[in-house]
Amino acid sequence: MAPSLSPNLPPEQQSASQADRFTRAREVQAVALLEDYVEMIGDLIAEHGEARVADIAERMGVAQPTATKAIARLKREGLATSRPYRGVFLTDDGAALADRVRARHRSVVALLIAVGVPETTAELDAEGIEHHVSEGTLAAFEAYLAQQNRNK
Amino acid sequence: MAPSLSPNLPPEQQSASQADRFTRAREVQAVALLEDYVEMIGDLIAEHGEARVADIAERMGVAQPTATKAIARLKREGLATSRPYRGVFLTDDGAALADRVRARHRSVVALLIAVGVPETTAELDAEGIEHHVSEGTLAAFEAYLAQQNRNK
DNA sequence: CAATAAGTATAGCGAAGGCTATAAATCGGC
DNA sequence: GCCGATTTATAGCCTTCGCTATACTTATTG
Ligand SMILES: [Mn+2]
Ligand SMILES: [Mn+2]
Ligand SMILES: [Mn+2]
Ligand SMILES: [Mn+2]
Repeated sequence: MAPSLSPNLPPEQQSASQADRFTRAREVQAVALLEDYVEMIGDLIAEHGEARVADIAERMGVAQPTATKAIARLKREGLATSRPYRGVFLTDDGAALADRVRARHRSVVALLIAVGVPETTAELDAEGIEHHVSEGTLAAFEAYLAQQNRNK
Repeated sequence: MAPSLSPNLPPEQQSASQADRFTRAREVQAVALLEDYVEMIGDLIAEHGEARVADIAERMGVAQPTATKAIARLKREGLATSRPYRGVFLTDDGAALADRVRARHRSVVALLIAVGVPETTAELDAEGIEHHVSEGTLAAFEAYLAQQNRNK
């Protein structure tokens, strides 16, 4: 059952209960790891033409079997393919997700810097923040950045 | 072993490796749940004078045994106390954490609204974002908000 | 004050996401 | 083409955080 939001209000004004907000944060968390892997695998393919398990593990900062298991989940969810002892590839869905995630990542970093966060800190915090930035928030970030560019 | 940052640079300019950033995001995640419970238990005590397991579970949007288990972890980590069939209480450490987390939560919501995110969306996204906002980012948020108040 | 209702704890399960140790496959150099 | 080095897979373990079902304790009410 979907979380019940306040009825009789236009969607923009519906306020979610505190439980709904926590539930949403948990759901986001469940896909955050997939997002990071997919974005990063896309980077590796762009840079090296391929994504090897060892490189994936190193970039994620995890042990190699941990990466192997995550890749198994990516395959299970239709985001990647791989054959034993060969590299990892993104499906069309995986590549599309990677592009969206990468764009959102960049917008989050840019917005943090725009409001005065030091660049290194922005890059550090963005890695976690990005996954919780909804479409609506992302749109607001981009509008803000566009406005700021106009005014400079 | 701590993540190795680039040496020979002043701290503000040290840029973490991608693996370091992912590792940090995972570490944040490990404490996010504790932060949410502690903040929310503080709210319940302030509102009702006590925090019962059933109310905690309801506000978190989880089953009652799930809340009981989380409370066990809070106790293990020295953030809360409780006696069987009695309410849950925060230790001094727990109460201090709750206050910090609550203040950060409010600043995150305020910043999102300040850059144009609709209020309901801001409240929804903040529940996840807040945990990844470091001290440095929080300071920048508060400076930005103070500046904006001055200019209005 | 006994019976019922409500609240809490416990048992037991599963999925995720970590890890180390080790087996198996592939790759490169000779 | 073989052999050692590298890479990948597999096995087995742990912790956290969900869940349901059920037992037990406390509170309420007739
Ligand atoms: Mn990320
Ligand atoms: Mn990212
Ligand atoms: Mn939160
Ligand atoms: Mn919060």
